[in-house]
Amino acid sequence: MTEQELLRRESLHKLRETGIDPYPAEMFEVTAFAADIVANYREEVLEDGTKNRLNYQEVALAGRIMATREAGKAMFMNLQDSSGRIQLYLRREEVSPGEDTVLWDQVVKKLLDLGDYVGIKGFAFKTKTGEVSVHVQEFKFLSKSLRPLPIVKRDAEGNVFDAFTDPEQRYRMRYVDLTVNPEVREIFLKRSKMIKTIRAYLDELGLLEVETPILQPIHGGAAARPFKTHHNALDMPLFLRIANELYLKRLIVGGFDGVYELGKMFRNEGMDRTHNPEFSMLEFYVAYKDYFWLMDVTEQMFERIARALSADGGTKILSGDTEIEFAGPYRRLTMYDAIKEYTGLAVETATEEQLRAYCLVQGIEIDPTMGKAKLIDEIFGEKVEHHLIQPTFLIDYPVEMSPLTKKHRSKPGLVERFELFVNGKEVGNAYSELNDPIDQRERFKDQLELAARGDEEAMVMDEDFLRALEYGMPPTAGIGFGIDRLAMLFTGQRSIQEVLFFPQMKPEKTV
RNA sequence: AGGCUCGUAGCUCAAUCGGUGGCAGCACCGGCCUUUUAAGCCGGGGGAUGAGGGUUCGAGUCCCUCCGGGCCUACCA
Repeated sequence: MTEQELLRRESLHKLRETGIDPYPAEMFEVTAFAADIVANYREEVLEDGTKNRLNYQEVALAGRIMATREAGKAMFMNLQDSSGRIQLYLRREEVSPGEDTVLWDQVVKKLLDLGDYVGIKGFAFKTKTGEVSVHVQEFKFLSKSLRPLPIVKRDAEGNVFDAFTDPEQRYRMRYVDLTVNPEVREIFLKRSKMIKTIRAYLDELGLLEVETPILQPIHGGAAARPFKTHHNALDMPLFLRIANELYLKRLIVGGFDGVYELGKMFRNEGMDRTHNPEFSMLEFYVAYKDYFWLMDVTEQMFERIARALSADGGTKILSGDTEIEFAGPYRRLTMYDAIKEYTGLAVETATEEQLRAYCLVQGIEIDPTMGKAKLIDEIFGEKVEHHLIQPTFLIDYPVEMSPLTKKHRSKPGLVERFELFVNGKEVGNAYSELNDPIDQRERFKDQLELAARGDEEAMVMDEDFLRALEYGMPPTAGIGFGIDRLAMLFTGQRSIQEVLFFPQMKPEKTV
């Protein structure tokens, strides 16, 4: 244990000896929050110059002590609660009236440490420097902190001192990060608000929020390596879901007009700035709609999120150095037109060989198993994707890449699919869902062939899903959004770890 | 998985070419101060430099292995 930890444990014992319970059981009734008092405290100056305090004259606050400034027989502290910080003012003669000054000299000045939770009662006032503060009349320990917090300081100009910045420590001890870094807290508040906005919007559309299995006997609906586990009682393998698409469609078959699920997906793949092994997805499926309808809905949903999260209620969000306009309509660009625009290449009429030659010249990595559709996808990823900064619907993909998507109503060889790109990254993927069971079986067979050729991403046949389609699924539009990536986008973060409370990490040696 | 890079006190950081780890700031301990706010002033303590090995008269610094992090690449709808 470090010197400071030993001292705090000593303080703990002394508190108990003094008859103070450092961890009292009874509730402390909070009647006010720091930020509210700071924002709303009012006083008037009378004609004779004296001040009349108008509100917050009997308040009870609770939180952590984040700074103390002793000034002789008076003392200032900063109290941090869930709303923010406020200055406290204490005087010896009030804490320890009369001869017995133990409470002041020993308890408040010595045994109280930064990070301790306290409850205080008192009244709001303004100091002579004009800072709204609480004059403390009663003081109570609520919980003793036994480790020194890496408290971050800021001066009047906003300069930060002693920042707590080491990402490893911040992620491993997110509780500390959240305590000392208010901007981190702000990111997660925004994330929560974003999800709340999404739910409210989908509920308004009349969709039903549902839950589908996370443990699945067949991992379908996407192309990714799953986490595998084992059920003991049934003695069978189970997979953590990589997607929930096929289950949500089964619910559409079952007669729900619209369903959505917000939940975790699990993919046993590499980790980087935009990938965490478990991540959150929103998927929703609506009967009798098509992908054009989904584009309109997406625009409206994103505009709402932007209004909810932007500082001014507007539709623009600053992500890094780029201002992104979320008010619709967004540009709608076919995949072929997009490639033509950014490369001059006419992929529509090009042969597989010509595409292969182009990739070779451009230094785009390819391998012999790739068909035309895959080559187009590679060219797009390499040459186009990073240009799509403002929200753009990329529409109409080659059929080979989209085994669950309905064939295009008028363009042979394509499917009714779009992906939404913002800030150079894909954030959503949508289809007019394939509901022809015969076609779907053929597509699965094509996937099996791809798998046989060595494509590890190929989807597996799901006979029960086909059976469901054979019973009949209405025409349906469906879309999936990566919630974490949306959170990154709307909070301007570069790393997925900054929008996950507890990103995946290797274990520590010792704690 | 590969490449690069980082790991020094509770936090943020110094340490020349390999030459005794810093009166460093904050935090901590003792003292002073009845309106301070990165409070201030006086005094003080705190480190097996991520772990292990090697080279050297001498290693925080160079080499190797391991652990953990970051960035990039690969993988990944």
